[in-house]
Amino acid sequence: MFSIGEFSKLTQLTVKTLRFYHEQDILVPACVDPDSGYRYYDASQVELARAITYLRGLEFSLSDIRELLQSDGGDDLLTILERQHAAVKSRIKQLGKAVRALEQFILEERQAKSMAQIINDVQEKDLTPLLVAGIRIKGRYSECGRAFGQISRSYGRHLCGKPLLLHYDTEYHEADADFEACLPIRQMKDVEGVSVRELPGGRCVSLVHRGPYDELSRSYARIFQYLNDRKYQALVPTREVYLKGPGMIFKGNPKKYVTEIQILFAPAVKSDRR
Amino acid sequence: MFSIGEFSKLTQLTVKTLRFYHEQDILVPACVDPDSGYRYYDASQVELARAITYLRGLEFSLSDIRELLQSDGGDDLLTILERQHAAVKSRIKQLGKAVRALEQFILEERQAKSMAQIINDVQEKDLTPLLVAGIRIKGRYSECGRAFGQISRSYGRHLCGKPLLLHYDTEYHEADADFEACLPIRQMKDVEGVSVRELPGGRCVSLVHRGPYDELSRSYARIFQYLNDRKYQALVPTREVYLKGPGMIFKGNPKKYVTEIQILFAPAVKSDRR
DNA sequence: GCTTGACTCTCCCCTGACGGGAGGCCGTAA
DNA sequence: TTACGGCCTCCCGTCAGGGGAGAGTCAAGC
Repeated sequence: MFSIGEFSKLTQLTVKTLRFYHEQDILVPACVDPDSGYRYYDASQVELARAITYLRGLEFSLSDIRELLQSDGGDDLLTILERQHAAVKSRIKQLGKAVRALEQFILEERQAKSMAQIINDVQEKDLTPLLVAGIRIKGRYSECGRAFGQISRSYGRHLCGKPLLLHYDTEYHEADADFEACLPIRQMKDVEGVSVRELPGGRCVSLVHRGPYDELSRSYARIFQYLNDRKYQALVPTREVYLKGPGMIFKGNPKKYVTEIQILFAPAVKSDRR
Repeated sequence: MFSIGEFSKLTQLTVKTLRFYHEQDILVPACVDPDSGYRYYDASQVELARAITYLRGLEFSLSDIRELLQSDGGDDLLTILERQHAAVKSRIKQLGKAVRALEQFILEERQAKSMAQIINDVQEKDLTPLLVAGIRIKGRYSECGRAFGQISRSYGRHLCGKPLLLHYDTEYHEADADFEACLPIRQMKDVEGVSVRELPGGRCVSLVHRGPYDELSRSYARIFQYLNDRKYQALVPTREVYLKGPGMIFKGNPKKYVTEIQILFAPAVKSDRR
């Protein structure tokens, strides 16, 4: 006979757990001193405790375990096993989805972070063509949130990149701007009111802007300065890629927003043909 | 502004959940009528609710979500995401182990069940060689439980079949029986006090016995009758395979025990050579 | 203005599988 | 005699809500 403490060491179950299993009629001590209330377990119960631990490892609930231990190993055993198997598998499936979504999320965050660390200067680079779903709006910029929301609801898991805005205006308009909210997608799929197409690639100048959106004009000034110096001719629409901003989920801190301005250009006209 | 019921329909969150989120400072209504205590939500909170639902789908706890929503999307965001990713993955791994164990368990139960349904008569069949780990005992049969326990603890996941007993006696011994408890294993592995070897295959007579062990003698009588009728010569050790019995986990009901008696034999001497 | 029915409020208890701790009993060693 | 260790019961807390009681509120129909 073992006291509860000794039995606890033998079975790796805590004293609390043993008392709880007693209360739940799952592992009843072989004898209980009627005076002191002390629980005493015998050797055969070590095996039983091991079985319970094993079944807990199979993710059975205590009430299932009670049922299993009292069952005579008949047909119901197989039924219970299969039910449990299905339940655990579906839970795994659910968690698997979460893991994949988390991985995607982490990937994007890492990208945004590495983007945010690169140089803070005007650069030339080549853009590859990009398949996007877009909604064109004439009005206020504040309406773009609604457009991004609509696209992301329509395309869900087909989304594959950071949101961007195409600006068709050549000057700044407050109330009557002409712009298009776009999200990169993996697959063609037609949705009412959404334009799906491939944005052209090509040579562009790019500047990564760090800070709130109302300071964007400074970065625009720098990038146009660069274009003018080289007599490059900016093509509309210009693009703003929101590497880090108020996403679907987090508002974030405007000081930490990271936006990339991309302007495709035609090379200088006169001497570039050689 | 939406009442809590309307907002509940918009967000697919129950009223109870919304009140709970309010209490937890996770989704605070835009305004609360100071007289009636009624909660009123505005349109922007639909997005927030959607974000919370999404994060719940990623298996974040509510306190993590509160932290995430209040964070400014800085470095800690990536840390929290990675922590969560690791946690969910390890949970999946754990559940995966449970699923595999359950599958093995179900397989064995199915086998036992189909075995139990086949004919209840003496049969001849061929046995294939079988790798086993065994402990030989001279004493009482009641000691075999301990031996099975020891083997299964030593070989754990290498086990791959039903327990069996080899009887080296040619008559029945009560107190001084000579027998060996064996468990089929997948892999050679030496353990002190355990004999690992391949049991030979060959032609045998087999009889499936249904019922408690103290009725085994009736089945033995039938199988030896069969052997004698054909002048087959029984080889020792004879085998008892416990298709369904008091396992590591369930005691089960002795009336439902299923045991297969296997006796390898040498064919009759005189006429069988043709 | 009144009633009715639908809606909402707060408050309390319930889940599962324990963990933490308070306060008390018992036996033994210093 | 006191201290200590082991054991007991009882109560509360976890997490993310669910269920229900009893009371107050809102809007529509009469």
